[in-house]
Amino acid sequence: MERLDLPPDVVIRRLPLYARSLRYLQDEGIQFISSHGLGTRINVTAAQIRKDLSYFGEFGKQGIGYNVNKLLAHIEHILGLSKEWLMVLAGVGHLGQAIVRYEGFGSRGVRLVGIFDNDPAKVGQVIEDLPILPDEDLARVIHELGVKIAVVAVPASHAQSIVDTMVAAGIRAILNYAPVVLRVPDGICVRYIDPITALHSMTYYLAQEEDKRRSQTP
Amino acid sequence: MERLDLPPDVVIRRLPLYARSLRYLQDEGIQFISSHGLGTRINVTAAQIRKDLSYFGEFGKQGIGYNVNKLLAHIEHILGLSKEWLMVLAGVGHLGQAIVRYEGFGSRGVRLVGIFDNDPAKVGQVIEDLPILPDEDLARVIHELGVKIAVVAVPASHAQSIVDTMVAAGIRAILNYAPVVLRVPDGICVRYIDPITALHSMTYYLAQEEDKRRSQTP
DNA sequence: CGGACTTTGTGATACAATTCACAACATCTA
DNA sequence: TAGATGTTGTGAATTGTATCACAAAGTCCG
Repeated sequence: MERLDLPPDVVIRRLPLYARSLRYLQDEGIQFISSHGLGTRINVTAAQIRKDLSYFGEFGKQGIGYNVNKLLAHIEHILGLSKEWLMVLAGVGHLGQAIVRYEGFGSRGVRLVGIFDNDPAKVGQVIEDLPILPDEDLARVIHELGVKIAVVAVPASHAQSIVDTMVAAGIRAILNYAPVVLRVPDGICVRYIDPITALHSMTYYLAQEEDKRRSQTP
Repeated sequence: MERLDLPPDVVIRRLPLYARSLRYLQDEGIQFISSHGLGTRINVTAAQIRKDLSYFGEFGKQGIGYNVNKLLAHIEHILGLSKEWLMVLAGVGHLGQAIVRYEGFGSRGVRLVGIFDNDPAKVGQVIEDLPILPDEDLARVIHELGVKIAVVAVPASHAQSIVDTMVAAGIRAILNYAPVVLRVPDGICVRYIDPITALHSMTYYLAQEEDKRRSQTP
């Protein structure tokens, strides 16, 4: 139990997966799970799970495995999900509306407290109890409520400038749906949600299969 | 110019980012770009771009850089975007509808040709010229049209079973929005779009900042 | 033409992540 | 109690990825 070096980001990114799987186990009424059992559920090796967890402490019991409730509580605490983080959304188009309505948000650890759009026709409309506010109010709301997380669902052309505004107002973490790479100061955390890029990386393998198939049946 | 070993998946995942950035450069009317220039735009080192491209050939010119049009054409060809891949969508809730309406899909390399839902009240409705079909038709459509790509936007509880159906019918690549890890046979390519998991990995860093702040101002 | 710049492509090197393998411990059964 | 079985946590080994650094080649300019 040394824990000299801090956990790498790849490990941090896997923790939410472990947490989610543990919640499903909870729902199923399962009380104990081994690293192997958890691993087969999420396509991760048992050794990797144990190694990942070892960055944060010792949570298992030899011969038994992990207590589902306790391990979940530990991981949620590590991930900062014990508190509730406030979140704003910029861009209330089709995608933005789907995000607002997605019950997954707001459920665990994060709460959407403001939604913004620069289209005057949209401002004032209410979605899921949240009134759409104009972009002019964005910085003020972030600052006054101490919001740290922002979701960006504006068109690519507007993304960078709105992100600049957000960061200046105090945002520290950004979930970006716009198809652009954002430039942010050091220390600001950005994650990209990018279905097109994901699709285009899969077509590579489809094309490979086609090629192989064609060369086999001439 | 050896190219003995095939490109690792990390490289394949970066190619669409390069392609996208090159398209923006095209729009700006820029004809040549160096690895360094491209790198600063997408937060990747110049060496990494050159190394990545070297898996596929030599596309640059010393002293000049890369011809934007030509490099883009090369990358799109590598990614299999010269042809058009057919795609189906399962699950036409809020998220599914946002996906159907998102102009990003259908634009480059992929075309949505069928949308499916198991809710009888939705079946028959038309979204963007596509009628919602019942899940019973899913396998037939995939098989008859030779569809290789599927987007999964159904609830977590239905995801695995619909994926099983899809794979049995001939789907080879899956873009999964459901918050579950899918079990698929070897050779099936799966990518996850998972905003909650992304958010929960960011709250870790926010919590770290809070801790540090608190320990500094006692 | 020649020298100062620029940039690519790539072996070599350094760094990072994953997997292996096993001691230490826990439980169960008889 | 003892032997069989199962599981964790973790150094060590392995595998994978990113960076470095430089020869080779092109451009620019007076």
